[in-house]
Amino acid sequence: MRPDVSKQLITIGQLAGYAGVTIKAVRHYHRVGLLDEPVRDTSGYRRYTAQHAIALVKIRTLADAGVPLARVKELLAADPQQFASAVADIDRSLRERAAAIRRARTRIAQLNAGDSLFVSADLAAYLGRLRKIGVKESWVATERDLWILMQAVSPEAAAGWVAEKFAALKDPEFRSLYLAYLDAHDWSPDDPRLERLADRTERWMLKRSRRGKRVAPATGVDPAINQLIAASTGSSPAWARLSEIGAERRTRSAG
Amino acid sequence: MRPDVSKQLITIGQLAGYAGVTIKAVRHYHRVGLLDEPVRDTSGYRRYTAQHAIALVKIRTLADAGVPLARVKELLAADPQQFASAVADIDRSLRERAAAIRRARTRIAQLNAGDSLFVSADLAAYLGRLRKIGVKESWVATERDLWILMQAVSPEAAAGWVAEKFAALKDPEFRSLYLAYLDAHDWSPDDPRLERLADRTERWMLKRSRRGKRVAPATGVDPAINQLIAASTGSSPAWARLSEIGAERRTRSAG
DNA sequence: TTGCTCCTCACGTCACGTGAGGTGGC
DNA sequence: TTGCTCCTCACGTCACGTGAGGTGGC
Repeated sequence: MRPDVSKQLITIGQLAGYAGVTIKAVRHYHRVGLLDEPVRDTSGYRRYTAQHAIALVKIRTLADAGVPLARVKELLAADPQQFASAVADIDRSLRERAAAIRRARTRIAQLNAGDSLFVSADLAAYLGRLRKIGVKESWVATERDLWILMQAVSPEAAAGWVAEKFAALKDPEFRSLYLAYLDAHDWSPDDPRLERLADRTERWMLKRSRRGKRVAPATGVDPAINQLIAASTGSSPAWARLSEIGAERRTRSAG
Repeated sequence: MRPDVSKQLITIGQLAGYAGVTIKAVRHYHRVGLLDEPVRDTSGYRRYTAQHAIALVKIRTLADAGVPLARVKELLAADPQQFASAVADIDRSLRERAAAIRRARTRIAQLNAGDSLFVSADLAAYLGRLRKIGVKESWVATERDLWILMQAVSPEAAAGWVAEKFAALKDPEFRSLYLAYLDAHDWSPDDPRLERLADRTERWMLKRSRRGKRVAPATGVDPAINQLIAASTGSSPAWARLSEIGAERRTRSAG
């Protein structure tokens, strides 16, 4: 026979203090049926037993582990096997949360460090390469924006094209052509250099297609992508002219 | 001059997909003024730029690090110094959250393992000692409940008393007396063994007080504590009798 | 008497989610 | 025509917190 210590009671404040929670939280647990309502004293005050303290610590332990209160309620009524398997699940989710925190830490550390946070690792490497070969920062930013939109529209395709263009940059003639195109952006559409640039481009494309490689993303893949490309082309009279010259030559060679 | 790629727009679904959030979340960020409303197309659909994608990724990076959206809004408008110091704060809080997760993991692991979760480490050690010297499980549970209530009522005092009682258990005579008291709980109040137990108790207390040690928690410390002790005493006629005998002797020796 | 603890509503908050009812492009 | 994406309300959810207005023991 145990002496009836359980009839000796503590107040809601003492209970809350013991478990490290607020009084409001304790009352909330009563409302949702998580913690039994204790007896009341003559003033209407709740009076708790050690059993309540134990139950409350249990509730908080589960809640602190991220278990929703509705699930906590189920678990308090579960048999030992169910409970043990739930504990294993909870531990898994805690490990996952720890991993998410590690990821969050590396990401906030990148907030001050360029584009790497906003684009894929492959794209960041590609943009870095552009800077290295002397592309102006404003152009790099434009490429970044273009690729972000492509990635948003068609993630798999964009990833493939980044890889292709990254690889093409190893070819010195492609690098040279690429830089020349950027220069040409602000030329007049009558500039005679445009014809020579078109010639160089044609030669390079011929050589490349003989090696069985694609020159640019296949047209018709995604209308949104084509629009993006057209928008780039249309952003400069000189580029528009280059595009025309290219189309004319293709028509001639096909006809 | 940058070609105006920024006029090429993506839908809310594509934007959300790029940033890994839901469409509802994006609309929520518009409502609370976190993310600029973009232009609308002829159907009234929102059309986003790469800048929106970058802003959204930034928002999510901060939000995923546990920063409240109201604070995210402030940070997007903060100068670089404020921002950098905020990032340091955020990292600190993330480390703290990682520590909280580690604590949660050790605590849920204890859910299946006895009392250690519900009582202080000192008390758990004390209860373990009781089991070792042969105290019945039901009595150990009673002590645990009593100490939980004491701890709730007066944490510092309870911690001190546990330490004292733990130390006293090293004294073989105290251990023997303790076990005898538990036996005596169910004796008749007329049992002649009660007088002999009272004698032994008196001798032990005398010896102990000569060594300048306290015998029990000082009375009058906290009325709630005294109530707890009285409740234990009152839970058994034999214990009540022992308490009476003790009081009589003290009166005699004082008179 | 004063301060402290407790009581019960009712409503607020945070970050979205749910669902109704509807429109527009392929 | 059908399915898909998008639109705007309005209300719901989760785990409490805030605050009003009041009572009871030292």
